[in-house]
Amino acid sequence: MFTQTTVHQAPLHKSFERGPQLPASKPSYLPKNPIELMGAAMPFKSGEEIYGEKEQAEYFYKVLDGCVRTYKMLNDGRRQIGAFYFAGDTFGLEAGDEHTASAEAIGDCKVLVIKRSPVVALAARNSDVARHLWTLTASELSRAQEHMMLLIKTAQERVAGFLLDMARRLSGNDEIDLPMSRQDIADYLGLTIETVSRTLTQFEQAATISVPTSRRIIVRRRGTLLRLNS
Amino acid sequence: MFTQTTVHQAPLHKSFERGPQLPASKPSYLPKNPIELMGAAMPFKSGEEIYGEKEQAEYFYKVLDGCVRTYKMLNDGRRQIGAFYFAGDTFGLEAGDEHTASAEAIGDCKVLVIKRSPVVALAARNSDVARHLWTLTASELSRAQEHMMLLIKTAQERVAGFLLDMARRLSGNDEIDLPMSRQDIADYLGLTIETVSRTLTQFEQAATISVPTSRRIIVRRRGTLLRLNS
DNA sequence: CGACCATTTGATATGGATCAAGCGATGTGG
DNA sequence: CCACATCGCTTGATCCATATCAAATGGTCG
Repeated sequence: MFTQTTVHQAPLHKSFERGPQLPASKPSYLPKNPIELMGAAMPFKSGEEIYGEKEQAEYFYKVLDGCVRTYKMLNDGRRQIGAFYFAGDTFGLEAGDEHTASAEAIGDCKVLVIKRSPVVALAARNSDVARHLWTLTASELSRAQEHMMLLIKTAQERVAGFLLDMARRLSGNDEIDLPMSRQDIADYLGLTIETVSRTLTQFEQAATISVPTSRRIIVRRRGTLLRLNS
Repeated sequence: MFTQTTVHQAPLHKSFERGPQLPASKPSYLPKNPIELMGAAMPFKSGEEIYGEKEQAEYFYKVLDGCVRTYKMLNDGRRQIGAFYFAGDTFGLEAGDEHTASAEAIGDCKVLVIKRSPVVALAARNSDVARHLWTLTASELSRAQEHMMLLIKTAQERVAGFLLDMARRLSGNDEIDLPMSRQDIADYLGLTIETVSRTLTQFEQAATISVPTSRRIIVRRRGTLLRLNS
């Protein structure tokens, strides 16, 4: 009946109510700009909800360590992952007062949590801050538009594009350690896990990639992936 | 071979180089805020390109009258329409210096063309203007996220969602006069024209809508569409 | 009237979904 | 330390929604 994606039940749990607290250990990413100094690092456990769609948007977020997914769900449980965020990536900056998507930790991670109100107040005085908010939001928009292009492609093209994106963002070279599950990948690409798995197998059989373990992928023929990426 | 969308050739023509000029006739929409006073109304003919992807983004745009589509194309000609803009809608406000999509007139239309540099300069001094830029961009982001949700639905759900959106934005009641072709609708929904046409026929046979002419659609059972819209 | 283009309708093909089973890694309790 | 449950992933068989290919229809304009 449904074209793609899978049915999920409601988020597991949620312990955001305890609020930001200083982290025990030093994060791998060090904040530098004035906005980030206004935040507190906060650890999230694997699968933990960071915020929910339609919730009051009280904070901005920046990944310090680990990986975060944002997603929207349809009534019947189909899930679309909007983006994966890695160390250094900012997320949750809708200008409205409600979050337009939910966010969850993928694996244990550390997130810089920044109260919005003082930042928005600062932006009213400091045009660099205002410009920064705008720029970040605009690049999210650009990313979303690019993601829409993924969703009209064939399965091979989607997976190829995904691998190239992950290689670029996670390693810079051709060895990818994926932090997310096949289900996450499938819901990001608008495919089923079976199709993702089969497509990876095809690529491996064509010697385009190696898959030593399911979470580890090595790109052997970048050109082939680039060609598929249109 | 391709999952959806159709192959198109390059944009027809382009006469933006002549630059903004005052319109002969009065537009139906009257600008009021300081930003809009910085612009000039400009007519575009049906199908005319307003700007192209990757072009230097020198202007912001606001539809005064008629309808505009923005789109991105893949190398092989598959086209994804990112949005339709109607009178009162602003478009083309990427924060970067290049347009991330192309824009074309759907039918003859009038567009307010606003030079970016003075607006950006004004935003540096006037926080309301800065906030406005941010807010508009964020609502575009939200719209793009919602559009992604459309692209993972079934054909019936996509068409139902599209009709509800058009009814709301174009008429407010249940009588829709579509400004765009079936091909535009198909490329917006990530379907083929045949599937769009067949789905409309199904809805008509189920007495959910009437289609007196191909460009005119009357919603008879909004509830049915709402239910499909998930 | 006739050419043209957009749309609809019909027949068929197919990519990816679905349903189902197998497999390998990880962890748990006896 | 091993039997066994569990979980994530892969593989196989089949189905189906939508694409594709093709033709008919209908509206528009010279």
